[in-house]
Amino acid sequence: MAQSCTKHENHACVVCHVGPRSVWHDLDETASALLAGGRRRREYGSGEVVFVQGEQNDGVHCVSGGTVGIRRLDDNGNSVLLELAYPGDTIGYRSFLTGSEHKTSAEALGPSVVCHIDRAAITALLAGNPALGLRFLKRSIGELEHAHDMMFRQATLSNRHKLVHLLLVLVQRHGRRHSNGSQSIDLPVSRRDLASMVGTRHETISRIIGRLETDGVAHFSGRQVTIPSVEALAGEIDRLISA
Amino acid sequence: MAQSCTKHENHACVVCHVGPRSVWHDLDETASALLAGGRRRREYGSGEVVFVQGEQNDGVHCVSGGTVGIRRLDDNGNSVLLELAYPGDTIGYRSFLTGSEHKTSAEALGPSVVCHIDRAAITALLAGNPALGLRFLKRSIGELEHAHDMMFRQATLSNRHKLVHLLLVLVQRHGRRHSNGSQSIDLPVSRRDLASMVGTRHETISRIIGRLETDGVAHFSGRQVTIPSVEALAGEIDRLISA
DNA sequence: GAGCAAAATTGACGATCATCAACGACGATT
DNA sequence: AATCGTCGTTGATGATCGTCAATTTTGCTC
Repeated sequence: MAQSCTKHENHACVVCHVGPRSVWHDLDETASALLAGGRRRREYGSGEVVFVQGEQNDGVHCVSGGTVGIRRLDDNGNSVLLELAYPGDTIGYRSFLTGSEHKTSAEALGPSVVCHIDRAAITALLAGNPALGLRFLKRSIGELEHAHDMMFRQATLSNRHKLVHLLLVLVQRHGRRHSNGSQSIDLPVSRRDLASMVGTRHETISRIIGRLETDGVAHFSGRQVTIPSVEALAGEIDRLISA
Repeated sequence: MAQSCTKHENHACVVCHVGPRSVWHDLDETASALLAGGRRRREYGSGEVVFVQGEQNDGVHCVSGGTVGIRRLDDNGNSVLLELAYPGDTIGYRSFLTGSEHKTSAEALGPSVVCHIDRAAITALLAGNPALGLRFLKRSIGELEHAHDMMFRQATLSNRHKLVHLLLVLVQRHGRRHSNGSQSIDLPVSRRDLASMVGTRHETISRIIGRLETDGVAHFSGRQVTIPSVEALAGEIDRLISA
C-alpha cells in the first residue's frame, strides 16, 4: 500500500490503477515488464511541481492518486489552469511525442501520487506495441474535444454560468453526497485558479460567489462548497440549452 | 488542373498538395495507390457544407484548396467558429478514429476543394502503415496546443486584444503585402464569426472595429481590412508580454 | 502562539459589455 | 423591380466587469 512506500523508489508491488480508459490498459506481459522497469513512483505534497513549463521533457507521468493541475503561465505572471488530471490519466505525453519542451506546468493540487516513466521505456513500448500509439491518439482526441467544449462555453456562456458549469463538473469528481440530498465539494483549487478557469479576475469570482450565496444555490466556506440541490444548479444552464 | 475537373469524380491526375506537415506525406507506393483509390475530389462553393455536426462519420476529408471553417453549434442557434483549415489539413479524423458522430460542422468559407477518403481506405492505410497513426497523433497534439493557446488568451486578454491577435493570425495566411509596407486581408469570415472567435457579440465586434479605425491601426471596408503597420498592431499585444 | 506572506473579500469608480431596437446595405429569389 | 432575409452598423440603457485600494482572513514558518 501507499503508506509502506517511500519516495523516489520503484516498487514492483505497486501497480498503478489503470482502468480501461488508461493508455496503459491491457498491455501484454513483456510490455508490462518493460513498463514496470522504467516506472518510478513518487508522492507529491500539495503544491509540489511534477514538471515545469519550458523544461525539456524527460518521459511521461501517470497520475496514480490525488489531483494534478495542468497550468500555463506567461511572462506577466498570468496563470491559467487548463486541465485537471486524475488517477489513470497520463500527462506530459505531448511534449514527449513531439520532442519539445513542456508547454505547460503540472502541479499536485493536494497530496498526490504520480509515476514517472522514462524516455527509454516508452520509446521501446511504443515501438513494440502499435496499439499504445492509438491509445495516446484517442486520449489526445478526448482532450481536444474537451478543449473545444471549453472554447464553446467561453464564447457563449456568461461568467456566472461558466462558474456554475465548473462547479457541476467538480461535483462529479469531488462531490460527497449528504443524507438530505445536498452535496459538498472540497475544491481542489484556489479562487484565483477558479477565476482563471472561468476566464475572469478573482475579485469577480468573489462577487459571483456572493450572488450564488444570496440566491441560495450554493454555499461557500473556504474551499468547502455545499450545494443544496445539484439539480437546481444544473437548471441554470439547462434552461439555456432547452429554451 | 483544377479547372479541367468536374465535381464528384476521381482523378488520378489530381494529386493533393501534401506538404511535409500533412499526415499523408511520404507514404510508400502501395499506400499511395490505396489512397488514390479511396479518394474522391470535390469542389465546394462558398458556404457549402463538407460535413455536419451530429452526422455519422464516413471517412476523413483533406483540404486541397481554399479555406474550411470548423464550427460548433448548439440548440439555441449559437455558433462558434473553432478552427480554420487550409490546404494540406486533414479534417473530420477525430470522429473517424473514435467511431462517433461528427462533433463539429465543416463548411467552405470560400470556393474550396476538398478530397474525401472513405472509411475502407483509411482503415487499410492505418493497418498497414503505423507511421500514419503517429502523424494523426502529432496533428491532434498540434491542434490541442492550439486550443490551449486559445484558452489561455480567452482568460487573459481583453476583447480588443483578442481581436487584434486574430487579425495578426489572419494576416499571416490571408495577407497581401503592399508597396508602402501596409498589408491587406480579405477576411474569410463574417463579423458574426469574428465575434464568436473572440468570444463576444457581433455588436461589440462592430464597436471594437470602430475604435481600431479611429486609432488608425486598421481600416475596415466590408471584409477588406488594411493594416498600415502590422508591427504597430503587434505592438499592442507585445506590450503586454514584455511589460 | 507570534509573525509574515499570500489569499480572499469588499468598496468605489470608470470602462466595457449585453441587450433591445431601429435602420441601411447587400444578395438571392421571384 | 420588388420582396425577403441576413448582415452590419449605430444608439440608448442597465448590468457586469476590471482596476485600484483597503481590509480581513487564511495558512505557513519560526
